[in-house]
Amino acid sequence: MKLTSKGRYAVMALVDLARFNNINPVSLRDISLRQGISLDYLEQIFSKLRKKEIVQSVRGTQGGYILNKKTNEIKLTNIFEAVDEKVKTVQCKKESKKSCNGKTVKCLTHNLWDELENHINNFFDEKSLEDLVKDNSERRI
Amino acid sequence: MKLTSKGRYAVMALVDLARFNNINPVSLRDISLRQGISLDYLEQIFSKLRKKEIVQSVRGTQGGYILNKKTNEIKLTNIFEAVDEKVKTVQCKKESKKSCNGKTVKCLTHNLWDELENHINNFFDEKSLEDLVKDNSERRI
DNA sequence: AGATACTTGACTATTTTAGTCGGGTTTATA
DNA sequence: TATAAACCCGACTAAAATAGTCAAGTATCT
Repeated sequence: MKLTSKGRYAVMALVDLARFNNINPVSLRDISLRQGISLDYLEQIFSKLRKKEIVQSVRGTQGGYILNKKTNEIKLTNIFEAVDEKVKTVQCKKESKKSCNGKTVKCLTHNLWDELENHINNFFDEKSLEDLVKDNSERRI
Repeated sequence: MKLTSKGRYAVMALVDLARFNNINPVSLRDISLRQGISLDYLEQIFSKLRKKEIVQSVRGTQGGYILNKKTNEIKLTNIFEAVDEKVKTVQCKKESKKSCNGKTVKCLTHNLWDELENHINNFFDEKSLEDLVKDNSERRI
């Protein structure tokens, strides 16, 4: 089990964005340079973040992205959801499987994965961008 | 983030094994049939479980595997460790990265992934095979 | 002897991931 | 109004991980 780069990048980029969000839009080029993430890849990620209304875009020169909500309103859950990073521990839910459909027939470990999913999701539900920004408040860069 | 089949299979197989463990060794063939897991794949998995002394093998006819410890002594952590299913959320720890080595220089989200890792590991540390067997104690098959 | 079952290592198809690439469109500003 | 900065979008691709398969053993019971 591991978190993929897409999710990690999304969070890193948003923390970066949140920290420089004060006055002007922040360009992906800047985030790319500061965080060492490929610009092309960032564009894919921000396209999804925009569709889920986590950020707003400002086109043209001096353009970039701004947060669309307050930092305490953006939970990690929202971010992961936006970039399709799903916490799916249970594959046994698939319709086709006769040994486990989650309802009438459950595999030996079905409840376990359900519990785990909840456990992780609780963590993500509680953590907001604000928390992460505060964690880094004493930093220069 | 998702749990891979190897880890899920390992847990399923061990729950199955624990339930039929009473008298005789349980053959992988039986587990394969009951749980719908490829026999060849199970062999790989049990080879690792044996090396970590979670199970013992009994060769020859009527052979199979038996648990090497009490069910309450086998934590999910042990199982995942054995089959190389690591909860690694943080790739930024890699030595080569200048932006984050975990010590002198930390990336913006380093603490977050550390926390998450602990959160998940706590869950796995507490859950034992015994708990899972009890969950299924009312089942026939 | 033969069948059952573990043991081991190498091989492979599929899927996922982490990008890249090439072409746009929009807008500030010189 | 030309230009450059920046967003926008879809298709493509190399590399890695995953989930197996396969072949050739060895041990042990009956």
